[in-house]
Amino acid sequence: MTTTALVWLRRDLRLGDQPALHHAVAHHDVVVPVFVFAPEEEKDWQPGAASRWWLHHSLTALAERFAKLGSPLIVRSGSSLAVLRTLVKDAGAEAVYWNRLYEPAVIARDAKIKDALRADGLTAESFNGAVLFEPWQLKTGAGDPYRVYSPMFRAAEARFDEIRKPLPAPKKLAVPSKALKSETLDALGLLPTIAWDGGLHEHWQPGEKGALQRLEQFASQPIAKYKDLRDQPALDGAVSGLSPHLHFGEISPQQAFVRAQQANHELSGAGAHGNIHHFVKELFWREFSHHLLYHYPKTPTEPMYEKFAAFPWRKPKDYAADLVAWQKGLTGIPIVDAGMRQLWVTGWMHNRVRMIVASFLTKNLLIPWQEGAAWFWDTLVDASLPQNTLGWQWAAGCGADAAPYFRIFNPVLQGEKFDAEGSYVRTWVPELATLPAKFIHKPWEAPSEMRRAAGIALDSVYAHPVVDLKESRDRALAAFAKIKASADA
DNA sequence: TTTTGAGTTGTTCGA
DNA sequence: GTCGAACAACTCAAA
Repeated sequence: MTTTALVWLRRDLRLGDQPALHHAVAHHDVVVPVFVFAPEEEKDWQPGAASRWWLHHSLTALAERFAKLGSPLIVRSGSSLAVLRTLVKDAGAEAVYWNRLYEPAVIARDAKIKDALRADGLTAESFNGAVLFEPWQLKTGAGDPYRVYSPMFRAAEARFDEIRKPLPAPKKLAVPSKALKSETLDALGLLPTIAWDGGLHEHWQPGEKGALQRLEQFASQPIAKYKDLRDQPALDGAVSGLSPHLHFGEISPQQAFVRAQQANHELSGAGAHGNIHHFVKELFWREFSHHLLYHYPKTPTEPMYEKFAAFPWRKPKDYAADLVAWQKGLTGIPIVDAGMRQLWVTGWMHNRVRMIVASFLTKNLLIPWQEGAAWFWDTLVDASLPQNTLGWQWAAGCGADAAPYFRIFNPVLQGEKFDAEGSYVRTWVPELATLPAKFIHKPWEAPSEMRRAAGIALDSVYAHPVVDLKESRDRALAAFAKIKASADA
């Protein structure tokens, strides 16, 4: 008696270390991979334009892999439950398997679907395909979720031996006896209608192959200098670049973790182990964000610390123009503009620069962090609800383990410290390309002769940034003093 | 229960 | 130019 299972793919677009797929292949004769396009089921957090671009290409790559294995990827749009039920019937399946996700709306949907499928008399099971530890696995001594990173990491570190060893990819799949209809990927309408995606193509290779190549490239050498070089945005290869691949599950964190451990054995030299350890710690920031979102599901829109509800942000009509300047990379602060333009062109921004632009938006411009989160959500290829939420709340000072209020980045000093020669700025803000390094991060201080020689007009934003850094810093400190006062009252 | 030590990523000021 | 202290107070986690 032949048994058939559906594997419902979501953001686990890989064949290697794929727990749901692995389980299906182990227990059933025929395995049908399914992708259901139902963005409205993600409620307020439907994928943004950059994310949709990535999804299209990742699915294209995955479909090719499944076609070669023998069981083609079935793509459908519509309600997830309705599509799954139809396919169960058409394929004669008795089981549906998938890997878990952790966004609040998706958790609620998946729980309903699991109940409904089981009520239909089917086997329905979910697996851990996205995190090293489940959110409920790491708890404080009192049984609460961790709200501070360091003790969370220490607790995890004591349990590294529990981390799953990557599962092998299936070598072939039985050809289903009945051909099931699949929509074309083009029909999903994920690609932009106007061609703004050239920069994305140039910088990324979505799909499992691209993900594994990135991991291998990074872990073969650069990882040994990760801690030392990771903060310099001009150094392309110093960071892993794995974030979008991890987001779409083109590799698992387990694969990255194990590869880092292997590098720890293979690589030696000055501080290699400490550098590699730092990369592992970064993987656990990703974990931490997933755990926090699971336990604090309102944080994508609301500050984790409630007193921040009273924070005196500027009003939309007052900040609208500044927000647009920030989005377009026209603030007149070179490192900020470089970052925002890198984001626009490549769908990605170096982490150090993300902190700088976030500090600038929330503190110097006093614009609500939710505005920044929304822009990142639409433009990042690695837009991830847990990580975007943690990052912005951290930068704004209202989230877990947040920066103290007085830690307001000075974008000039940050630029001089982490982009000393200004090569990052020169790459992304070409109108400053010929300005000497001494003034590259503060063109408004350059002598007018020098500015003219560099071709910076007197009415340029680089002669007149949208805010004065010192005044806006004082304004932010005063704003923080206000919520302190109101909390005391 | 109370106490204690610690807490990603910084800046400014003044000696 | 360099260096240490101040910037606050609170929350968290564990002993």
